[in-house]
Amino acid sequence: MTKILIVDDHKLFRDGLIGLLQSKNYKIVGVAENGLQAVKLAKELQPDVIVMDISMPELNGIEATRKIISENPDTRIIILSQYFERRFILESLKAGALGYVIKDSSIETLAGAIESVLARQIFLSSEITDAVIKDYIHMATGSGTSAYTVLSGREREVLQLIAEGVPTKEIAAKLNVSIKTIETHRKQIMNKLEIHSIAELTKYAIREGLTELH
Amino acid sequence: MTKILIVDDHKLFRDGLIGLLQSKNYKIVGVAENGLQAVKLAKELQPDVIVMDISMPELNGIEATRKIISENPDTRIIILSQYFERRFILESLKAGALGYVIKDSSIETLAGAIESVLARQIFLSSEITDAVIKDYIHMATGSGTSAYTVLSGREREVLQLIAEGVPTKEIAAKLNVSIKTIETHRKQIMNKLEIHSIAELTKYAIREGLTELH
DNA sequence: TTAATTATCAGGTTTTCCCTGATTGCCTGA
DNA sequence: TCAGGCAATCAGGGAAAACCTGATAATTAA
Repeated sequence: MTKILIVDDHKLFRDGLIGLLQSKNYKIVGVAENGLQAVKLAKELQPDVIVMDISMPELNGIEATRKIISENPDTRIIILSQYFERRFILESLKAGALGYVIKDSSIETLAGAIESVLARQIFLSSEITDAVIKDYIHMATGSGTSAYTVLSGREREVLQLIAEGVPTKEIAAKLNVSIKTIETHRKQIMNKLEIHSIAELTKYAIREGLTELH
Repeated sequence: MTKILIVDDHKLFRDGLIGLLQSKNYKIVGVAENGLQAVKLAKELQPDVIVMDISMPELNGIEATRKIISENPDTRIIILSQYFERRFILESLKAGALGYVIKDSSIETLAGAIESVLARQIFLSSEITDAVIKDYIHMATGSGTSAYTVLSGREREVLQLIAEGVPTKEIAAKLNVSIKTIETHRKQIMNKLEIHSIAELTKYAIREGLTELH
């Protein structure tokens, strides 16, 4: 029977998951509530598969994955994530995770992920596959997708001002160019990021560290 | 058998919870993945207890609670929260929720909460009780200028959608009112908060927990 | 040395914003 | 009970901004 270690910082989620996985005939050999515990238990229990949340106190899922894989290269790790965060997907895979499943999935999807990784196959939630493919195409220089690789310097500058709530005409004045130029930059930024609202653009900028959440 | 409605935007969490609650002999009569659905299903299914996540797209758990209680005063609502989000506790109770349980609880705690609210007793996770007391004292001295004191319910609802990047006309369509109404709300929100850009409004909404940084 | 990208801009259309109102209904304090 | 305030809804119309379709140097990458 496949031995599984569950890592998540919310007990209610952990316990729910235990029930779901047991109903699929998996054996839960242990649970951890943060990355440090996960590293320790992975060594002690030698599970076949680790199902790990990404955001946790102490040590997050990605760093924990990195450590566990370096110590136990044979362990298969599936990252569970709340978000469709492209950046995290790449980082998870680079850290050595074989699966990346969003929390809004069915237990069947998760079971499918477990079977895949047991066969040493990478498994990604279908919802995020196209985002990954797009990134893959864009990855000519192989350094991932952040504001610093897809956007030009000028575009980042403009994005930051947009995300700070500066109106277009003031951005133009500040940068000594015409409003039309800023409009074009904004459009170009939106096209590149596939984001089409100021609100989402602002959130992106915060995540990328281009602006602060005051 | 006690009829329960589950509201959470993550399928894996919903399904895990269903298993746990069924094992405690509760009957799950429905599930919703956002606040709007919850309001609709609460009316249709008339559950005894609603177990509701706090942060969701479309309509968050607190606003949903407010609506549901105003339409079905007999429904008992338990708010599930990821963290010790203090400012949400009071708002949840004011909105009419009887229970407030953090996600890092055991199923026994949740079952205890359900039994409490069925008896019309307020239930709070023990972990947060002291935080509540502190807030209570703080509130008594009267200071707080949060989204929940200056903005009306409708305004918060509109603000959340704005901060999620939904364009004005779509907000109008979603809420079944005219564009002009949403424009007036937006203006009113901006006046009250003295914020005059979508970007800053988005940051405000994130800080106040009306939307997430996805 | 081509081809692609960057940074800049214009004209014209469409859409949204914004200002000034206005109505209805509810609640509250005098 | 009744005036006044607030909440929620909406309209007209001008100003402003966004959006679409181009375009052109200048730089950079292939």
